Amino acid sequence: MDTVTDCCAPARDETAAVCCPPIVDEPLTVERADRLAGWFGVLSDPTRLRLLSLIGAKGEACAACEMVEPLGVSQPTVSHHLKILRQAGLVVSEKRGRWVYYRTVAQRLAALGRVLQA
Amino acid sequence: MDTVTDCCAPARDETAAVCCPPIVDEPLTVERADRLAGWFGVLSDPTRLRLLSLIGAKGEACAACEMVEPLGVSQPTVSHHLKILRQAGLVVSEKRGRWVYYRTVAQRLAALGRVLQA
DNA sequence: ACATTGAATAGACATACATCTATATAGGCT
DNA sequence: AGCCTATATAGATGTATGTCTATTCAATGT
Repeated sequence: MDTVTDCCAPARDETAAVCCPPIVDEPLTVERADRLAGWFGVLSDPTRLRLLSLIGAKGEACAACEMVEPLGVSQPTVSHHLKILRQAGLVVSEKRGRWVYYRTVAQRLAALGRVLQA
Repeated sequence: MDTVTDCCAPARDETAAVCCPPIVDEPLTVERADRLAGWFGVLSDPTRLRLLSLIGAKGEACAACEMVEPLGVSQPTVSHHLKILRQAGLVVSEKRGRWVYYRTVAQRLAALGRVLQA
């Protein structure tokens, strides 16, 4: 597994922090801008934000049983968004019995938030 | 001018803070999710992030004279993105002589960042 | 007054993406 | 073994959006 050379690079460990300095400190390189835009793009969908919020508020939530109904979208749509959130490292999943439970990755979210601080 | 009833509502003053509680505190309403998604959508484009970063790093920058060349996109494209950033309240502009100068709105960015903190 | 130049708008085009229905996969439970 | 149910994938479709060229608007300075 590769070492992380760029602070905005995808982390080895999906729960690792993003750890970028604030974007207003110095001009972003094209590569960092692309990566950050990707992360913010993940957050730019209302359904994904509601999923994140629901999982975060509950502490833990299982996919279809707790999220499909309150969100009012189809099961495949929930699955699709959860996959995107997982790939971005903003949530982690764990299979228990028949269900898959999700938790938010607070460090990741916080690190992303810090990028916007002065 | 309307009063701000929802903490995530568009602010009267464009430089006012967003002031939402962290999204993982309690499940987002559809309306808040839509508004937040809009803001993150503004941040989900590499060109806009580079503009924001460039303006922030310089403290102040004028549109075409300082931003078109380093970004490598056309003047209308820069103008288009600056309009989006302005409408989102993430930058403010001021006309001086023939040029329009831009500054970032640190409070707005910071408030948006805080939404991601636990 | 008029030419020049910085900025904004209009319109076109291609790509990205959110959502759906239908179907496949996979793992527990009887 | 075989059914049942929770997830995931495939494919289709409509919409949103980033970029460009061409043009317009606006204001400065000679």
